[in-house]
Amino acid sequence: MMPKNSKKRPVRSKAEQRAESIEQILDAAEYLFSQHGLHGVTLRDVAKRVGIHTTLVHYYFQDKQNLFEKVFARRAGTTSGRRMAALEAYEAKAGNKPTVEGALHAFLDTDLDLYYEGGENWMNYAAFCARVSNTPEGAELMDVHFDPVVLKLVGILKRALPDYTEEDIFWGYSFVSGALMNSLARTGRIDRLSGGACHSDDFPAVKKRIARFMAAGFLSLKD
Amino acid sequence: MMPKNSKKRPVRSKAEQRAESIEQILDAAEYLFSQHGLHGVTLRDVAKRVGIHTTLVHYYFQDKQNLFEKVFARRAGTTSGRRMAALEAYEAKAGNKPTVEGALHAFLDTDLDLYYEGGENWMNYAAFCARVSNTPEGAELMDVHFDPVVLKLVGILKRALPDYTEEDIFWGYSFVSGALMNSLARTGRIDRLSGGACHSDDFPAVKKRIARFMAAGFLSLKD
DNA sequence: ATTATCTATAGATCTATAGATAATGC
DNA sequence: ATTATCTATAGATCTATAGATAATGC
Repeated sequence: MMPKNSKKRPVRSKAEQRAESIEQILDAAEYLFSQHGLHGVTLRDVAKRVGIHTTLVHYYFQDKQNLFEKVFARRAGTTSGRRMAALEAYEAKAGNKPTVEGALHAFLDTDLDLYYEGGENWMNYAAFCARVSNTPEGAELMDVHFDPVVLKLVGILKRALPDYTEEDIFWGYSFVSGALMNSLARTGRIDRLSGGACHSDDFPAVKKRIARFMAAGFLSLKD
Repeated sequence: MMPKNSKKRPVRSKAEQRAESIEQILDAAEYLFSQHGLHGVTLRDVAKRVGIHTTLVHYYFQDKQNLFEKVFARRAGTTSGRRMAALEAYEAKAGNKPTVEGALHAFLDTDLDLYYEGGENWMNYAAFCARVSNTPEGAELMDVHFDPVVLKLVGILKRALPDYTEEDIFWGYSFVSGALMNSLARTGRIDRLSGGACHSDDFPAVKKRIARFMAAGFLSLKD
């Protein structure tokens, strides 16, 4: 008779262990970076949150900057891809009569749904992106990961507003992006300011308003 | 005959020296914090930028957190006061028929003018506030310094939109604030995205569009 | 045999303070 | 006599690496 547990499949394969550790580190870093920024987080903080030793973070991610970029990159493809698909679907549906509001619904609502339905980790990623977006280095990461989908949106907006200048289109997008990022950041300021009438993490409330609001804004820029 | 320079008025009085050092430190810290955030700046960086010794920063500001808050506070009264005055002037002028766009022009244009006409230091302060605004601790500093003027704006918006809910008003303000902060941050993203059609530091271009854009957004939220 | 994880530690900062020096002020 | 500024330094981190140990894999 075989001794207990011998020759048994190990609980986790090495590949599984590796994948699990990496995900846990990324989750912890994502949350901490979203709260304190790149420089406000030490690798010890990250390791402590996971319950592992600091050197393991180095083992998997070499250095902090690289960890930061990996946090950004991990979910960027999903949000970018989803929005791209939504914009393409909208384009196909709208034919040669796209509207600003239609394009913004595809772009914004898709994103808000992803974060809200994705649970805590996705909400953290949203806050991470928001925090990063108005920093000089962060803005460059935005370029790398989000330019294609933003330019896709801009392309549709141009066709919806054929007599608009480039400047009007891009400043309008800048306002949209600022409003979105401010919502994703969930700082709690609106909760306090409104005396409890609004809640930072109420993304459905944002979704209900933002596309319509911004579309009306775009239309107002006509001459 | 008196020896050279004796009994002469010193070049700078102690009070002047003190005031000058404090201003220089605040200017340097303001710029550095705007670029790298609270944790991305060391007191040595600040001292080095001014050309003084690190300990002098401690001498005048005790610790980094206090320096950070002093940077925030130094110009907060001016921007808050100016906008408050502009809102009150608008209220007086508009009587019992205030409009959303009128209130937003008073609130936003006044602020943009202050930064743009104030030169480099004021532009740095704008970027500092923007960077700080979507962090949890930063949002609390916003509460302290800007709640009164924001609530003044909100009061006028409510009278301009008497049938709107609190939620619509505050979410609308949240979008306005996000768009403004994104503009103040001047990350350069819009420059690159637009292929040079727009420039981050072109506040006149923002001023030309933002109040009208946001006012139309507010009006679109009706039911 | 390879990979995941931990121990130990070097070297570089960083914050903050104590105490010395050099100016201004009455 | 007071205040502005600098010198020197303690103590606390932080990043990063070398090397040991403990698992899994063929």
